[in-house]
Amino acid sequence: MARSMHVRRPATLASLAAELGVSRTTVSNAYNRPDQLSPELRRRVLETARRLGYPGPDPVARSLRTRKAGAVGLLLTENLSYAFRDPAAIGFLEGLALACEDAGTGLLLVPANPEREDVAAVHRAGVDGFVVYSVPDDDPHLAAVLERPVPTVVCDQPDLGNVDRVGIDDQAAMHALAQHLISLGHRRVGVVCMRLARDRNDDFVTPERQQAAHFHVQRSRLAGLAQAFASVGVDWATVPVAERFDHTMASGASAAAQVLERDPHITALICTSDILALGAMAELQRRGLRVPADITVTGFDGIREAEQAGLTTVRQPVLEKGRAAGKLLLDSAERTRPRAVTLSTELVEGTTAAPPRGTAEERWFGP
Amino acid sequence: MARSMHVRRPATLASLAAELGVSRTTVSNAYNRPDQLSPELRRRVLETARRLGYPGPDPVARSLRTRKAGAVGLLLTENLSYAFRDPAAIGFLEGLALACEDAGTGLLLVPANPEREDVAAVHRAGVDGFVVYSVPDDDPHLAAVLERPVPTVVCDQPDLGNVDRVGIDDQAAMHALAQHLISLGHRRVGVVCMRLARDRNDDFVTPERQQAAHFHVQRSRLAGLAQAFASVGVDWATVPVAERFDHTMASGASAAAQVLERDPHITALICTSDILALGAMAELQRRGLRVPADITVTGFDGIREAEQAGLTTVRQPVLEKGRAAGKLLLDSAERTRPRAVTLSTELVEGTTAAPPRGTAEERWFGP
DNA sequence: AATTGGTTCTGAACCGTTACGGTCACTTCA
DNA sequence: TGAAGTGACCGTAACGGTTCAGAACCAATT
Repeated sequence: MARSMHVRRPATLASLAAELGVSRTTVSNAYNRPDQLSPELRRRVLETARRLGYPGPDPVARSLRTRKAGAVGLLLTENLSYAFRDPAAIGFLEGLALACEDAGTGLLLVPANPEREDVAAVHRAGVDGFVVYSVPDDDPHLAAVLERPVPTVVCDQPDLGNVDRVGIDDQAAMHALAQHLISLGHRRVGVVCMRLARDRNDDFVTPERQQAAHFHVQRSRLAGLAQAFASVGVDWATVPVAERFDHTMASGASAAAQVLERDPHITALICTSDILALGAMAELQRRGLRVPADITVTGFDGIREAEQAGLTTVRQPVLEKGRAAGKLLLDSAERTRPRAVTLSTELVEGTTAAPPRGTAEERWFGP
Repeated sequence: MARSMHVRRPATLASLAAELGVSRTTVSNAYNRPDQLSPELRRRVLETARRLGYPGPDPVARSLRTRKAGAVGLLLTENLSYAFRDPAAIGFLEGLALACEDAGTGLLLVPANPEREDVAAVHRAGVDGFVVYSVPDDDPHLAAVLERPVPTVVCDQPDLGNVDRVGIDDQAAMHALAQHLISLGHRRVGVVCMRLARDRNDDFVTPERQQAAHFHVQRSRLAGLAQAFASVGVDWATVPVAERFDHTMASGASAAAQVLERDPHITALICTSDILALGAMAELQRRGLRVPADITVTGFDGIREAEQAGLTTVRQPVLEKGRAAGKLLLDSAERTRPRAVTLSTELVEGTTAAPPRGTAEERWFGP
């Protein structure tokens, strides 16, 4: 009588079966294998479900039994919200989302606060696999992911041995950009780069720190630069390289200022991302320096904003990167691991790079 | 002996307990309640776990038992990937992500293909709650979400009765914008709006379709316009309103063209989103029309690109909207449901709205 | 009449964990 | 010396499903 007055525990598959006088199997089949029971009974099951307010099989219980979560996890270096501020990250996300929806899979953004070492979120994530996007190679979250017994694809990471990987050849791409500048005549340059490790160092970077950088992407790009310029006789140790923890235009601006203060005579400012480059350009403009007449500026990524600004940069297929990562993860079939996808990049000759002052005339009268 | 030669089923909490000769409870406590067992035993447990390759408690099993998934689901109208293309949606996502990371909660993007009526993804999502962002009020995915026995917050939706809600007063905001145009002297206007229902109708919209629109946001904005203009004697039924299914600049351009073809004498083109407005402006420019000298254009949302273009529009706090939705969902404590948050908007007087041709002179010599 | 095949439904095992309410040995205190 | 308290650990019962090997039944075939 009064039993339904109280909290009334939510209906379950079992209670539904009891109500109907059938087995749990049958109710389960009503939802998952309609061909396994008579249409008539199925109708009764569904109707009774509606009457009892049974919302259908519990997804978590189902996942436990089937060992499928129907979702992949995404681990980012940054705060979750950062991903929606960086155009390159957004592009990656779009590509990954594309792959996910193709497969009908959910995409779980795992809240991994880089400040705290709290790895619990990685442990709590009910997913069938992970995509790890550009985290430092000593990140505890990455370690936690690799301990999980699920397939993983890393993106913009060094070769981890037996993990699938997606990325570009950052070193070669940056080397090509450097060659371009070198052929324009630049020898005295400054560099602005993103964070190289988990600790904040908004300052110049020693060559040691460059080589020991925990962010594979940044390390490779700097290595590409160093190699190219060293090969034309530039002593890389004397090149000012300013690091910034936060990836913002403001960082690019302040880093540019710092580099110029150290060496006002550089003819080119090489930035390891477009965002930093755009910030640097703003600072240069503020100082009354014309780009590229007075100084050359380059970026990396090929985001839309850079294109609009005519930035000379390296375009990388961020969307394709996300999609490739998703596909790799979801095509888990007959995998000959580890697999690696290296996407190609393209040097974009914008309007922010030109021969250094004075060189133009030389070329006028050249051979 | 040879037992470990074979597939070796992955270690579980139980097998670990057996190996150690302790109860499962104790192993569980080693992970979840370190104070419940001696440090010495805990050390042994963890060490044995490492030795056996036990990755820690299975998240899905844990979720089943604790009735907590540690994630919230996000349901969007569009393909998942679309969310990363629309600046307003990105802002919303950023805000939502912010709220999630504050709470240490994951964010699951649910793949709800609007084309197909496949609601399975909603059923499969292991989440503690849902945020529903701007879907048509008759969307089966929305219905599926509401059937799930988890808290839900809808965003940019009509009042659903007993569901938490976040939004703005679209009608009032658009009414204010209309008043602004009216005060400038505009009486003959055209409208470009986003999709009004789940079916594609890239054409003009009848007043009936406007009123029956399934997208609350669009319906409200059109209602605000209709009300404002009707109050100054404009027969709304004669106003050309062009609808576009896809929310792109290209849509805005083609819709603008369609409206102008219908009535070349309109003095203002009102768009229900900035994206559409930017597309419309591109089309107007292509036709050699100057904005605002020859024609006034307005948008809605207040995205960054609109600001750069000097668009006259209504700015709404998209990030705050996302954050509010997340907070509402996650502060499930002592809730006096249903709760509703209505955020405020701001009329942005850009440089794309001016008095209609000829009116300027009148004002020069005005009273 | 026995065999075969097909459909419909069932029983029991299993997925891996945590919540709950203990037990038990060992202090501590009066 | 007995009562009460404390720390460490355990047993059982869920949590809500899916799955697989049959059972029961009936019609058709041999």
